[in-house]
Amino acid sequence: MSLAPQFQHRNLPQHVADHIVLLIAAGELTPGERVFEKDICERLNVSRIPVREAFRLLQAQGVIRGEPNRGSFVTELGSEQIAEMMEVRIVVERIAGRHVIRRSKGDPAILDAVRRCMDALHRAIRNNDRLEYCQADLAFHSTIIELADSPILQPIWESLSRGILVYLMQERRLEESYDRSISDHERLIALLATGDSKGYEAEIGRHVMAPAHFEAAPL
Amino acid sequence: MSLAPQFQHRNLPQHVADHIVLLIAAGELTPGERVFEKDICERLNVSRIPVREAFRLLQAQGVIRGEPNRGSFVTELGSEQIAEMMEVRIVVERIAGRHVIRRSKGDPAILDAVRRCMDALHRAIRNNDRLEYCQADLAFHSTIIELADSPILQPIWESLSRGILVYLMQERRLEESYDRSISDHERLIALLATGDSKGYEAEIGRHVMAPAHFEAAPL
DNA sequence: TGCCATAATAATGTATACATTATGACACTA
DNA sequence: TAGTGTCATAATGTATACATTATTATGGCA
Repeated sequence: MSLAPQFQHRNLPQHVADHIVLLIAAGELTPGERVFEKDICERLNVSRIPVREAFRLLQAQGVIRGEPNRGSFVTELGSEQIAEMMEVRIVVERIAGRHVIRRSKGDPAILDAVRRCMDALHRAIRNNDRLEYCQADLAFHSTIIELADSPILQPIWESLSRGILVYLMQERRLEESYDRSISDHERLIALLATGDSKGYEAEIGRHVMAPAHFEAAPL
Repeated sequence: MSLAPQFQHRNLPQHVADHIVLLIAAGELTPGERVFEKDICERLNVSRIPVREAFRLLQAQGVIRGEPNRGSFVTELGSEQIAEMMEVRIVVERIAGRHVIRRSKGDPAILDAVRRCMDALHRAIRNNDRLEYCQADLAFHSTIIELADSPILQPIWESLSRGILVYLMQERRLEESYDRSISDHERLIALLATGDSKGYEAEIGRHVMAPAHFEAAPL
Protein backbone atom coordinates (compact mmCIF):
# COMPACT_ATOMS: atom_id res chain seq x y z
CA MET A 1 0.00 0.00 0.00
CA SER A 2 1.57 3.26 -1.11
CA LEU A 3 -0.91 5.66 0.36
CA ALA A 4 0.11 9.07 1.64
CA PRO A 5 1.42 8.84 5.21
CA GLN A 6 -1.33 10.97 6.73
CA PHE A 7 -3.84 8.23 5.94
CA GLN A 8 -1.76 5.27 7.04
CA HIS A 9 -3.65 4.72 10.24
CA ARG A 10 -7.12 5.68 9.16
CA ASN A 11 -9.80 3.28 8.19
CA LEU A 12 -9.23 2.80 4.47
CA PRO A 13 -12.73 1.93 3.21
CA GLN A 14 -14.10 4.85 5.23
CA HIS A 15 -11.52 7.15 3.73
CA VAL A 16 -12.27 5.96 0.22
CA ALA A 17 -15.99 6.49 0.83
CA ASP A 18 -15.35 10.04 2.03
CA HIS A 19 -13.21 10.71 -1.00
CA ILE A 20 -15.89 9.50 -3.40
CA VAL A 21 -18.41 11.81 -1.78
CA LEU A 22 -15.96 14.67 -2.23
CA LEU A 23 -15.62 13.77 -5.90
CA ILE A 24 -19.39 13.98 -6.23
CA ALA A 25 -19.54 17.25 -4.29
CA ALA A 26 -16.79 18.70 -6.49
CA GLY A 27 -18.64 17.69 -9.62
CA GLU A 28 -15.99 15.26 -10.80
CA LEU A 29 -18.58 12.53 -10.52
CA THR A 30 -22.00 13.62 -11.70
CA PRO A 31 -25.36 12.23 -10.52
CA GLY A 32 -26.47 9.27 -12.59
CA GLU A 33 -22.92 8.60 -13.72
CA ARG A 34 -21.46 5.15 -13.36
CA VAL A 35 -18.59 4.76 -10.91
CA PHE A 36 -15.92 2.23 -11.82
CA GLU A 37 -13.99 0.42 -9.12
CA LYS A 38 -10.82 0.54 -11.16
CA ASP A 39 -11.11 4.29 -11.61
CA ILE A 40 -11.28 4.86 -7.86
CA CYS A 41 -8.46 2.34 -7.32
CA GLU A 42 -6.16 4.30 -9.61
CA ARG A 43 -7.14 7.68 -8.19
CA LEU A 44 -6.36 6.61 -4.62
CA ASN A 45 -3.77 3.99 -5.45
CA VAL A 46 -5.38 1.20 -3.49
CA SER A 47 -6.61 -2.23 -4.46
CA ARG A 48 -10.20 -3.12 -5.22
CA ILE A 49 -11.06 -4.64 -1.84
CA PRO A 50 -11.19 -1.41 0.20
CA VAL A 51 -12.87 0.31 -2.74
CA ARG A 52 -15.56 -2.34 -2.91
CA GLU A 53 -16.12 -2.07 0.83
CA ALA A 54 -16.44 1.69 0.43
CA PHE A 55 -19.02 1.06 -2.27
CA ARG A 56 -21.04 -1.04 0.16
CA LEU A 57 -20.92 1.72 2.76
CA LEU A 58 -22.06 4.30 0.23
CA GLN A 59 -24.69 1.94 -1.12
CA ALA A 60 -26.22 1.47 2.33
CA GLN A 61 -26.10 5.25 2.78
CA GLY A 62 -27.89 5.82 -0.50
CA VAL A 63 -25.03 7.76 -2.09
CA ILE A 64 -24.66 5.23 -4.86
CA ARG A 65 -27.02 2.63 -6.21
CA GLY A 66 -25.60 -0.77 -7.04
CA GLU A 67 -26.94 -3.05 -9.74
CA PRO A 68 -25.71 -6.63 -9.43
CA ASN A 69 -23.04 -7.45 -11.98
CA ARG A 70 -23.69 -4.13 -13.65
CA GLY A 71 -21.85 -1.61 -11.59
CA SER A 72 -22.63 1.32 -9.32
CA PHE A 73 -24.22 4.65 -10.17
CA VAL A 74 -24.25 7.98 -8.38
CA THR A 75 -27.68 8.61 -6.91
CA GLU A 76 -29.58 11.52 -8.45
CA LEU A 77 -31.25 13.88 -6.01
CA GLY A 78 -33.90 16.30 -7.22
CA SER A 79 -35.42 19.16 -5.24
CA GLU A 80 -38.09 16.80 -3.98
CA GLN A 81 -35.45 14.48 -2.50
CA ILE A 82 -33.66 17.44 -0.92
CA ALA A 83 -36.92 18.42 0.75
CA GLU A 84 -37.40 14.88 2.10
CA MET A 85 -33.85 14.86 3.32
CA MET A 86 -34.42 18.05 5.27
CA GLU A 87 -37.71 16.83 6.69
CA VAL A 88 -36.06 13.73 8.12
CA ARG A 89 -33.04 15.74 9.15
CA ILE A 90 -35.11 18.02 11.33
CA VAL A 91 -36.55 15.07 13.24
CA VAL A 92 -33.12 13.54 13.71
CA GLU A 93 -31.62 16.80 14.93
CA ARG A 94 -34.53 17.43 17.28
CA ILE A 95 -34.14 14.06 18.93
CA ALA A 96 -30.39 14.57 19.15
CA GLY A 97 -30.90 18.00 20.69
CA ARG A 98 -33.06 16.54 23.45
CA HIS A 99 -30.39 13.98 24.25
CA VAL A 100 -27.56 16.48 24.27
CA ILE A 101 -29.48 18.83 26.53
CA ARG A 102 -30.17 16.01 28.95
CA ARG A 103 -26.53 14.94 28.92
CA SER A 104 -25.20 18.49 29.20
CA LYS A 105 -27.11 19.01 32.44
CA GLY A 106 -24.87 16.44 34.05
CA ASP A 107 -21.75 17.75 32.35
CA PRO A 108 -21.96 21.19 30.69
CA ALA A 109 -18.41 20.75 29.36
CA ILE A 110 -19.57 18.42 26.61
CA LEU A 111 -20.90 21.46 24.77
CA ASP A 112 -17.33 22.74 24.37
CA ALA A 113 -16.94 20.34 21.45
CA VAL A 114 -19.79 22.14 19.71
CA ARG A 115 -18.35 25.56 20.51
CA ARG A 116 -15.03 24.56 19.00
CA CYS A 117 -16.82 23.96 15.69
CA MET A 118 -17.52 27.68 15.46
CA ASP A 119 -13.81 28.37 15.04
CA ALA A 120 -13.66 26.14 11.98
CA LEU A 121 -16.75 27.86 10.62
CA HIS A 122 -15.20 31.33 11.05
CA ARG A 123 -11.94 30.18 9.54
CA ALA A 124 -13.69 28.75 6.48
CA ILE A 125 -15.57 32.00 5.93
CA ARG A 126 -12.34 34.00 6.28
CA ASN A 127 -10.72 31.72 3.69
CA ASN A 128 -13.82 32.04 1.55
CA ASP A 129 -13.56 28.31 0.86
CA ARG A 130 -16.90 26.75 -0.05
CA LEU A 131 -15.90 23.17 0.65
CA GLU A 132 -14.25 24.06 3.93
CA TYR A 133 -17.36 26.01 4.90
CA CYS A 134 -19.75 23.17 4.04
CA GLN A 135 -17.64 20.68 5.95
CA ALA A 136 -17.43 22.98 8.96
CA ASP A 137 -21.19 23.51 8.90
CA LEU A 138 -21.80 19.76 8.78
CA ALA A 139 -19.15 19.13 11.43
CA PHE A 140 -21.13 21.36 13.78
CA HIS A 141 -24.22 19.23 13.40
CA SER A 142 -22.28 15.97 13.32
CA THR A 143 -20.74 16.86 16.65
CA ILE A 144 -24.18 17.27 18.19
CA ILE A 145 -25.29 13.92 16.77
CA GLU A 146 -22.18 12.29 18.17
CA LEU A 147 -22.82 13.82 21.57
CA ALA A 148 -26.34 12.42 21.46
CA ASP A 149 -24.58 9.06 21.35
CA SER A 150 -27.37 7.15 19.66
CA PRO A 151 -26.74 4.04 17.56
CA ILE A 152 -29.99 4.81 15.73
CA LEU A 153 -29.43 8.47 14.87
CA GLN A 154 -25.75 8.09 13.99
CA PRO A 155 -26.07 5.99 10.82
CA ILE A 156 -29.12 7.92 9.63
CA TRP A 157 -27.29 11.19 10.08
CA GLU A 158 -24.26 9.85 8.23
CA SER A 159 -26.50 8.95 5.34
CA LEU A 160 -28.24 12.33 5.37
CA SER A 161 -25.08 14.38 5.74
CA ARG A 162 -23.62 12.83 2.59
CA GLY A 163 -26.49 14.21 0.58
CA ILE A 164 -26.50 17.52 2.41
CA LEU A 165 -22.84 18.09 1.56
CA VAL A 166 -23.47 17.49 -2.11
CA TYR A 167 -26.54 19.73 -1.98
CA LEU A 168 -24.74 22.57 -0.20
CA MET A 169 -21.80 22.47 -2.58
CA GLN A 170 -23.99 22.93 -5.61
CA GLU A 171 -26.03 25.67 -3.96
CA ARG A 172 -25.73 29.07 -5.59
CA ARG A 173 -25.49 32.15 -3.39
CA LEU A 174 -24.13 30.04 -0.56
CA GLU A 175 -21.79 32.87 0.41
CA GLU A 176 -24.71 35.21 1.01
CA SER A 177 -25.86 33.08 3.92
CA TYR A 178 -22.55 33.12 5.80
CA ASP A 179 -23.64 35.80 8.28
CA ARG A 180 -26.94 34.16 8.96
CA SER A 181 -25.19 30.82 9.37
CA ILE A 182 -22.98 32.17 12.14
CA SER A 183 -25.85 33.74 14.06
CA ASP A 184 -28.00 30.63 13.62
CA HIS A 185 -25.34 28.36 15.01
CA GLU A 186 -24.57 30.71 17.88
CA ARG A 187 -28.25 30.69 18.76
CA LEU A 188 -28.39 26.89 18.63
CA ILE A 189 -25.48 26.66 21.03
CA ALA A 190 -27.14 29.11 23.39
CA LEU A 191 -30.35 27.07 23.39
CA LEU A 192 -28.42 23.90 24.14
CA ALA A 193 -26.55 25.62 26.94
CA THR A 194 -29.71 26.95 28.58
CA GLY A 195 -31.36 23.57 28.17
CA ASP A 196 -34.27 24.99 26.19
CA SER A 197 -35.45 21.87 24.40
CA LYS A 198 -38.56 23.40 22.90
CA GLY A 199 -36.65 26.44 21.72
CA TYR A 200 -33.94 24.31 20.17
CA GLU A 201 -36.45 22.18 18.31
CA ALA A 202 -38.09 25.26 16.86
CA GLU A 203 -34.79 26.87 15.97
CA ILE A 204 -33.44 23.78 14.24
CA GLY A 205 -36.54 23.74 12.09
CA ARG A 206 -35.99 27.36 11.10
CA HIS A 207 -32.27 26.84 10.54
CA VAL A 208 -32.74 23.87 8.25
CA MET A 209 -35.62 25.36 6.35
CA ALA A 210 -34.12 28.85 6.17
CA PRO A 211 -32.53 28.54 2.72
CA ALA A 212 -35.78 27.18 1.32
CA HIS A 213 -33.96 26.91 -1.96
CA PHE A 214 -35.63 23.54 -2.26
CA GLU A 215 -39.34 23.25 -2.89
CA ALA A 216 -41.69 22.64 -0.03
CA ALA A 217 -42.81 19.09 0.48
CA PRO A 218 -45.93 18.27 -1.53
CA LEU A 219 -49.23 18.02 0.31
CA MET B 1 -18.86 -21.40 -4.21
CA SER B 2 -20.95 -24.21 -2.83
CA LEU B 3 -23.97 -22.26 -1.78
CA ALA B 4 -27.45 -23.70 -1.96
CA PRO B 5 -28.87 -23.33 -5.48
CA GLN B 6 -31.72 -21.04 -4.45
CA PHE B 7 -29.22 -18.33 -3.65
CA GLN B 8 -27.00 -18.73 -6.69
CA HIS B 9 -28.29 -15.66 -8.42
CA ARG B 10 -28.91 -13.46 -5.46
CA ASN B 11 -26.60 -10.74 -4.33
CA LEU B 12 -24.29 -12.52 -1.93
CA PRO B 13 -23.22 -9.71 0.44
CA GLN B 14 -26.87 -8.68 0.71
CA HIS B 15 -27.87 -12.24 1.49
CA VAL B 16 -25.14 -12.59 4.09
CA ALA B 17 -26.26 -9.33 5.69
CA ASP B 18 -29.86 -10.52 5.84
CA HIS B 19 -28.72 -13.78 7.38
CA ILE B 20 -26.72 -12.03 10.08
CA VAL B 21 -29.77 -9.96 10.99
CA LEU B 22 -31.78 -13.18 11.25
CA LEU B 23 -29.15 -14.62 13.56
CA ILE B 24 -29.51 -11.56 15.78
CA ALA B 25 -33.30 -11.71 15.62
CA ALA B 26 -33.22 -15.41 16.51
CA GLY B 27 -30.97 -14.72 19.47
CA GLU B 28 -28.04 -16.71 18.12
CA LEU B 29 -26.05 -13.49 18.13
CA THR B 30 -26.73 -11.35 21.16
CA PRO B 31 -26.41 -7.54 21.37
CA GLY B 32 -22.93 -6.46 22.36
CA GLU B 33 -21.46 -9.75 21.20
CA ARG B 34 -18.54 -9.78 18.84
CA VAL B 35 -19.16 -11.16 15.36
CA PHE B 36 -16.30 -13.00 13.73
CA GLU B 37 -15.89 -13.04 9.99
CA LYS B 38 -14.68 -16.61 10.04
CA ASP B 39 -17.71 -17.74 11.99
CA ILE B 40 -20.08 -16.30 9.40
CA CYS B 41 -17.92 -17.71 6.61
CA GLU B 42 -18.27 -21.21 7.98
CA ARG B 43 -21.98 -20.90 8.70
CA LEU B 44 -22.76 -19.81 5.14
CA ASN B 45 -19.87 -21.54 3.45
CA VAL B 46 -18.58 -18.47 1.64
CA SER B 47 -15.25 -16.70 1.66
CA ARG B 48 -14.41 -13.63 3.69
CA ILE B 49 -14.87 -11.07 0.92
CA PRO B 50 -18.69 -11.17 0.67
CA VAL B 51 -18.86 -11.46 4.45
CA ARG B 52 -16.74 -8.35 4.90
CA GLU B 53 -18.88 -6.47 2.39
CA ALA B 54 -21.96 -7.56 4.33
CA PHE B 55 -20.30 -6.20 7.47
CA ARG B 56 -19.89 -2.83 5.79
CA LEU B 57 -23.54 -2.79 4.79
CA LEU B 58 -24.62 -3.62 8.32
CA GLN B 59 -22.15 -1.13 9.74
CA ALA B 60 -23.61 1.70 7.66
CA GLN B 61 -27.07 0.55 8.73
CA GLY B 62 -26.11 0.63 12.37
CA VAL B 63 -26.71 -3.08 12.95
CA ILE B 64 -23.13 -3.70 13.91
CA ARG B 65 -20.41 -1.38 15.12
CA GLY B 66 -16.93 -1.86 13.74
CA GLU B 67 -13.73 -1.04 15.57
CA PRO B 68 -10.66 -0.85 13.32
CA ASN B 69 -8.46 -3.91 13.64
CA ARG B 70 -10.58 -5.06 16.54
CA GLY B 71 -13.63 -6.61 15.01
CA SER B 72 -17.35 -5.97 14.82
CA PHE B 73 -19.95 -6.00 17.58
CA VAL B 74 -23.72 -6.32 17.51
CA THR B 75 -25.31 -2.97 18.33
CA GLU B 76 -27.23 -2.86 21.60
CA LEU B 77 -30.65 -1.22 21.48
CA GLY B 78 -32.39 -0.18 24.68
CA SER B 79 -35.97 0.98 25.01
CA GLU B 80 -34.82 4.54 24.41
CA GLN B 81 -33.31 3.58 21.07
CA ILE B 82 -36.47 1.72 20.11
CA ALA B 83 -38.45 4.87 20.80
CA GLU B 84 -36.13 6.95 18.62
CA MET B 85 -36.37 4.38 15.90
CA MET B 86 -40.15 4.61 15.92
CA GLU B 87 -40.13 8.39 15.99
CA VAL B 88 -38.00 8.52 12.83
CA ARG B 89 -39.97 5.68 11.33
CA ILE B 90 -43.21 7.59 11.57
CA VAL B 91 -41.76 10.52 9.66
CA VAL B 92 -40.35 8.24 6.97
CA GLU B 93 -43.60 6.37 6.56
CA ARG B 94 -45.60 9.60 6.44
CA ILE B 95 -43.48 11.00 3.64
CA ALA B 96 -43.67 7.69 1.81
CA GLY B 97 -47.44 7.63 2.20
CA ARG B 98 -47.77 11.05 0.56
CA HIS B 99 -45.69 9.88 -2.37
CA VAL B 100 -47.59 6.64 -2.82
CA ILE B 101 -50.93 8.42 -2.70
CA ARG B 102 -49.75 10.86 -5.33
CA ARG B 103 -48.46 8.07 -7.53
CA SER B 104 -51.54 5.90 -7.03
CA LYS B 105 -53.79 8.65 -8.37
CA GLY B 106 -52.12 8.16 -11.73
CA ASP B 107 -52.12 4.40 -11.47
CA PRO B 108 -54.31 2.83 -8.76
CA ALA B 109 -52.94 -0.61 -9.66
CA ILE B 110 -49.67 0.04 -7.87
CA LEU B 111 -51.50 -0.51 -4.59
CA ASP B 112 -52.06 -4.13 -5.55
CA ALA B 113 -48.50 -4.86 -4.43
CA VAL B 114 -49.46 -3.66 -0.94
CA ARG B 115 -52.68 -5.67 -0.96
CA ARG B 116 -50.75 -8.81 -1.83
CA CYS B 117 -48.75 -8.37 1.38
CA MET B 118 -51.90 -9.06 3.37
CA ASP B 119 -51.94 -12.64 2.11
CA ALA B 120 -48.49 -13.26 3.54
CA LEU B 121 -49.60 -11.68 6.80
CA HIS B 122 -52.68 -13.94 7.05
CA ARG B 123 -50.61 -16.99 6.15
CA ALA B 124 -48.01 -16.22 8.81
CA ILE B 125 -50.73 -15.86 11.44
CA ARG B 126 -52.34 -19.13 10.34
CA ASN B 127 -48.94 -20.83 10.67
CA ASN B 128 -48.45 -19.11 14.01
CA ASP B 129 -44.86 -18.40 12.95
CA ARG B 130 -43.38 -15.38 14.72
CA LEU B 131 -40.53 -14.81 12.27
CA GLU B 132 -42.77 -15.25 9.26
CA TYR B 133 -45.23 -12.80 10.80
CA CYS B 134 -42.59 -10.17 11.55
CA GLN B 135 -41.18 -10.45 8.07
CA ALA B 136 -44.63 -10.17 6.51
CA ASP B 137 -45.42 -7.13 8.64
CA LEU B 138 -42.19 -5.46 7.57
CA ALA B 139 -42.70 -6.51 3.96
CA PHE B 140 -45.98 -4.59 3.98
CA HIS B 141 -44.25 -1.38 5.00
CA SER B 142 -41.21 -2.05 2.82
CA THR B 143 -43.48 -2.35 -0.17
CA ILE B 144 -44.92 1.09 0.52
CA ILE B 145 -41.45 2.55 0.85
CA GLU B 146 -40.43 0.94 -2.42
CA LEU B 147 -43.51 2.35 -4.13
CA ALA B 148 -42.57 5.79 -2.83
CA ASP B 149 -39.46 5.31 -4.93
CA SER B 150 -37.24 7.65 -2.97
CA PRO B 151 -33.44 7.30 -2.88
CA ILE B 152 -33.52 9.14 0.46
CA LEU B 153 -36.18 7.14 2.27
CA GLN B 154 -35.09 3.74 0.97
CA PRO B 155 -31.73 3.45 2.78
CA ILE B 156 -33.09 5.00 5.96
CA TRP B 157 -35.95 2.54 5.99
CA GLU B 158 -33.60 -0.36 5.38
CA SER B 159 -31.59 0.73 8.38
CA LEU B 160 -34.69 1.15 10.55
CA SER B 161 -36.34 -2.09 9.48
CA ARG B 162 -33.31 -4.09 10.61
CA GLY B 163 -33.78 -2.82 14.13
CA ILE B 164 -37.53 -3.18 13.99
CA LEU B 165 -37.25 -6.85 13.05
CA VAL B 166 -34.97 -7.55 15.98
CA TYR B 167 -37.26 -5.57 18.28
CA LEU B 168 -40.42 -7.33 17.09
CA MET B 169 -38.89 -10.78 17.44
CA GLN B 170 -37.99 -10.21 21.06
CA GLU B 171 -41.36 -8.70 21.87
CA ARG B 172 -43.47 -10.70 24.31
CA ARG B 173 -47.17 -11.04 23.66
CA LEU B 174 -46.65 -10.40 19.98
CA GLU B 175 -49.34 -12.94 19.17
CA GLU B 176 -51.95 -10.94 21.06
CA SER B 177 -51.66 -8.12 18.55
CA TYR B 178 -52.31 -10.25 15.47
CA ASP B 179 -55.95 -9.20 15.13
CA ARG B 180 -55.20 -5.56 15.61
CA SER B 181 -52.34 -5.83 13.13
CA ILE B 182 -54.68 -7.09 10.40
CA SER B 183 -57.25 -4.36 10.95
CA ASP B 184 -54.55 -1.68 11.15
CA HIS B 185 -53.03 -2.72 7.86
CA GLU B 186 -56.42 -3.00 6.17
CA ARG B 187 -57.19 0.52 7.32
CA LEU B 188 -53.84 1.81 6.01
CA ILE B 189 -54.56 0.31 2.60
CA ALA B 190 -57.99 1.89 2.57
CA LEU B 191 -56.56 5.31 3.37
CA LEU B 192 -54.00 4.95 0.60
CA ALA B 193 -56.71 3.90 -1.84
CA THR B 194 -58.96 6.84 -1.01
CA GLY B 195 -56.01 9.18 -1.20
CA ASP B 196 -56.52 10.46 2.34
CA SER B 197 -53.05 11.78 3.09
CA LYS B 198 -53.92 13.37 6.42
CA GLY B 199 -55.77 10.28 7.56
CA TYR B 200 -52.90 8.04 6.58
CA GLU B 201 -50.38 10.16 8.43
CA ALA B 202 -52.48 10.01 11.58
CA GLU B 203 -53.13 6.29 11.25
CA ILE B 204 -49.47 5.45 10.71
CA GLY B 205 -48.66 7.28 13.92
CA ARG B 206 -51.24 5.25 15.81
CA HIS B 207 -50.17 2.00 14.20
CA VAL B 208 -46.50 2.45 15.05
CA MET B 209 -47.11 3.72 18.54
CA ALA B 210 -49.91 1.24 19.29
CA PRO B 211 -47.79 -1.40 21.03
CA ALA B 212 -46.23 1.29 23.22
CA HIS B 213 -44.18 -1.46 24.76
CA PHE B 214 -41.28 0.93 24.50
CA GLU B 215 -41.03 3.94 26.75
CA ALA B 216 -42.05 7.35 25.52
CA ALA B 217 -39.28 9.61 24.32
CA PRO B 218 -37.81 11.69 27.13
CA LEU B 219 -38.73 15.34 27.33
C1' DT C 1 -29.43 -3.70 -45.49
C1' DG C 2 -31.17 -5.37 -41.18
C1' DC C 3 -31.10 -8.95 -37.75
C1' DC C 4 -29.29 -12.46 -34.96
C1' DA C 5 -25.67 -15.40 -33.23
C1' DT C 6 -21.13 -15.58 -31.55
C1' DA C 7 -16.79 -14.26 -29.88
C1' DA C 8 -13.80 -10.72 -27.68
C1' DT C 9 -13.46 -7.47 -24.09
C1' DA C 10 -14.04 -5.41 -19.78
C1' DA C 11 -16.33 -5.03 -15.94
C1' DT C 12 -18.00 -7.10 -11.42
C1' DG C 13 -17.97 -11.19 -8.07
C1' DT C 14 -15.35 -14.41 -5.35
C1' DA C 15 -11.50 -17.13 -3.51
C1' DT C 16 -6.85 -17.64 -1.93
C1' DA C 17 -2.71 -15.82 0.00
C1' DC C 18 -0.05 -12.53 2.40
C1' DA C 19 0.59 -8.42 5.75
C1' DT C 20 -0.49 -6.11 9.76
C1' DT C 21 -2.40 -5.49 14.15
C1' DA C 22 -4.39 -6.88 18.60
C1' DT C 23 -4.62 -10.26 22.26
C1' DG C 24 -3.26 -13.66 25.63
C1' DA C 25 0.12 -16.72 27.62
C1' DC C 26 4.31 -17.22 29.63
C1' DA C 27 8.62 -16.48 31.43
C1' DC C 28 11.69 -13.29 33.52
C1' DT C 29 12.83 -9.72 36.78
C1' DA C 30 12.47 -6.61 40.62
C1' DT D 1 4.10 -11.84 44.25
C1' DA D 2 3.32 -8.06 41.16
C1' DG D 3 4.78 -6.12 37.14
C1' DT D 4 6.67 -6.18 32.57
C1' DG D 5 8.53 -7.57 28.33
C1' DT D 6 8.47 -10.96 24.70
C1' DC D 7 6.61 -14.27 21.86
C1' DA D 8 2.80 -17.12 19.91
C1' DT D 9 -1.70 -17.01 18.21
C1' DA D 10 -5.61 -15.39 15.93
C1' DA D 11 -8.06 -12.00 14.24
C1' DT D 12 -8.61 -8.11 10.81
C1' DG D 13 -6.75 -5.49 6.60
C1' DT D 14 -5.12 -5.63 1.91
C1' DA D 15 -3.31 -7.34 -2.49
C1' DT D 16 -3.22 -10.58 -6.24
C1' DA D 17 -5.37 -14.01 -9.04
C1' DC D 18 -9.19 -16.38 -10.91
C1' DA D 19 -14.36 -16.94 -12.19
C1' DT D 20 -18.46 -15.18 -13.83
C1' DT D 21 -21.39 -12.02 -16.04
C1' DA D 22 -22.58 -8.14 -19.10
C1' DT D 23 -21.47 -5.46 -22.98
C1' DT D 24 -19.82 -4.52 -27.38
C1' DA D 25 -18.04 -5.60 -31.73
C1' DT D 26 -18.03 -8.51 -35.53
C1' DG D 27 -19.39 -11.58 -38.99
C1' DG D 28 -22.70 -14.69 -41.06
C1' DC D 29 -27.29 -15.12 -42.82
C1' DA D 30 -31.86 -13.97 -44.37
